[in-house]
Amino acid sequence: MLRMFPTVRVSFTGLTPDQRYGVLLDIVPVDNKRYRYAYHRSSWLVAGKADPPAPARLYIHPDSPFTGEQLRKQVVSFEKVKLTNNEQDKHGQIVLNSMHRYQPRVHLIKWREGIVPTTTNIDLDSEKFRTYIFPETVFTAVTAYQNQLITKLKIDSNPFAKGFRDSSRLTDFDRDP
Amino acid sequence: MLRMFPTVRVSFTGLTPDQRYGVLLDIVPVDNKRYRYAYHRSSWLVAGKADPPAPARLYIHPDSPFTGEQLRKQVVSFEKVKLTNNEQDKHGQIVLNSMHRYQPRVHLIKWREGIVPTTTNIDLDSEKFRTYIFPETVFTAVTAYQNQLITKLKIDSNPFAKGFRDSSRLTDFDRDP
DNA sequence: CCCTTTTCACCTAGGTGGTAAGAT
DNA sequence: ATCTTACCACCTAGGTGAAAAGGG
Repeated sequence: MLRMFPTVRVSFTGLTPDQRYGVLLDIVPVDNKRYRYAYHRSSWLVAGKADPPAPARLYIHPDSPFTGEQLRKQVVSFEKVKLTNNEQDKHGQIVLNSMHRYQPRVHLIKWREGIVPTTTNIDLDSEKFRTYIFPETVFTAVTAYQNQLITKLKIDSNPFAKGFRDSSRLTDFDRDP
Repeated sequence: MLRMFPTVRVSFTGLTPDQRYGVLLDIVPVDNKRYRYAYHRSSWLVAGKADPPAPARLYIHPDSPFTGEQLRKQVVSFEKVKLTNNEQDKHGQIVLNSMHRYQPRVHLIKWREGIVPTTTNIDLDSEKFRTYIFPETVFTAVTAYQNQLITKLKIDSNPFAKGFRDSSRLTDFDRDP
């Protein structure tokens, strides 16, 4: 039950100001492989065929619906989306397999009044959708960091990890009285 | 910018299971008077004419819309509604005058798809509404408690005031080493 | 004099990576 | 051997009344 960090953030231009839109996020497998990390060469290696994926869940940005006007002015930030490796998850979190590679996707839909979009009532192929994919957001899911640069990035950038930053990590011996 | 405590909590019966409803709260003046507290007799006294009230703001329960089915099963709790005495408030909080008496009201509406209810677009006299008033919830707004029983009720009941409960209020002298 | 605002220690609630223990 | 889970200290974020300071 972890948040996704860094956070997916998107902005939009060219929308109809008074149209209402939903902004959704899902995460799909990049390939059919499982990976392992080779420490001695600091790189990911293919380690076999993928485990069967859980059905992709749609995360509806909680501030949806947005008007086109709102989306022109503000960045939509998915900081609260939560990930889990628990296939039985009952909290609507996005279910991923550890040691597999994933692509986040952002979907923009025309808001259908009276229908709260869910994984089962949305037709992703409908023309009501636009799907945006940024290949630079591909990531490998893990239960423990394999790469110290990732750990450093998170500690340096995530406010909740402030306690692990260098200047806070003095030992008692290092501290002034 | 304070929460309302104790919290207004309501439950419903007899609704249409698949109809969607909004549950709203507002707070209206009980009378046209201002009050002061007489410590020596432990009671409120009329202290003149009321100050002009700010327009009553509607607080839409953030889990709205609910289905009739949901409202049959769960209690709706207004724990997050916030009160202020700042007439210029820009955060949509409910604006009250200190030392005045108020009646909370709960409104049930048929959810009109595509219209997020606000103070200005809702006609409180429309037949789409039902308004529920519980006279036992009348209260007097203050900036500082006038009555030690109120202070005790809040400290004993509000989880955030746990630090002021008797067993936690030992002095250093009373503590074990 | 009476009421309001500000600041504070002390809570709830929950997001961090480290570490040790557990699982396969 | 490799990956996962449970627990921990340490944070962010924000809700409490007490007490002191502010204001008309």
